[in-house]
Amino acid sequence: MKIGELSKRTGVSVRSLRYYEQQGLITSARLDNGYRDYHNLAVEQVNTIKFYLELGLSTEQISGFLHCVLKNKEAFCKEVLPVYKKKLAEINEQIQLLTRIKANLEERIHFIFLENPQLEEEENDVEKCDRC
Amino acid sequence: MKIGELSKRTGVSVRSLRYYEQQGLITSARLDNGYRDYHNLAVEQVNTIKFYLELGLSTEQISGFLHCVLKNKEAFCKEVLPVYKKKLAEINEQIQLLTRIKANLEERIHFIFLENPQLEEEENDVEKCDRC
DNA sequence: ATTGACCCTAACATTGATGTCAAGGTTTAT
DNA sequence: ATAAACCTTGACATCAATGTTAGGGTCAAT
Repeated sequence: MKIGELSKRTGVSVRSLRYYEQQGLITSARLDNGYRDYHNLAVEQVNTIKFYLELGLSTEQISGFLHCVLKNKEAFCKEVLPVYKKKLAEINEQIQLLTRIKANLEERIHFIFLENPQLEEEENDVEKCDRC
Repeated sequence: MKIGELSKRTGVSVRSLRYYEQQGLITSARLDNGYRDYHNLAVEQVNTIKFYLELGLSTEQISGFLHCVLKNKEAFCKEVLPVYKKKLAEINEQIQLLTRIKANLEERIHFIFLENPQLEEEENDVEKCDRC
């Protein structure tokens, strides 16, 4: 199949498919006219890439184990675990930071309401307010 | 004071101070030789900017209420609340997304250990392991 | 033979705060 | 007078995946 069809079947833009190829995540044969020609398997491969990208991994990280996970069960690819652990640590850090900021914001918002009693009710859904 | 001193006193790089000025967050007088000349108050202003940046707000958002909060208590600046609410909503979304990814990662890591019993103990702190 | 729907490569744009470098002027101390 | 330590503006680089555009080839149907 050509790139347009692969794009439609996976929901990944043509631009991104070419990028994945450039990053070494997928390969393609070429037709006589220079068009890329993909196996049926490419659909699954691209969906796999999509999955790992949604997990927040970079194309570089994915390229480190993609070859293995396409052939084996993920659990049997030793390259996967360290990447997962690293990502998990990053995410925990980010959640911590966001949680701290969130608490700070909430506290400040709370304080604004304390100092502005007239704001109290405006918080509620406007739809429910007859006088608005 | 000149920009180098302001930088030292606030811990904000000279580059960033110029950027803040370009974004309209601070102003400076000029000496005869063209050097920027700051009030003592600038130290507090820059620290205020730093604080809001650490809260995750953009310079554009900060510029929307900085003028007010420098003169009044934050709670009395009506421009602040909507920005805080927007930021809070964004943060909640981010935390949700990260939490979902985290659960996914943890599940997959867990599964890898299930499938690789020999990895079990390597999880612990290497320092504590006599045989390592 | 022309139109429309494909495909190709290459390159620039996006986002936002900051780093860094270039090329040059000023000041201060020696 | 010279070196060191300041200051100036302007511009390019960063990060990463993706969008977009330009300029051009291919193919199918009319």
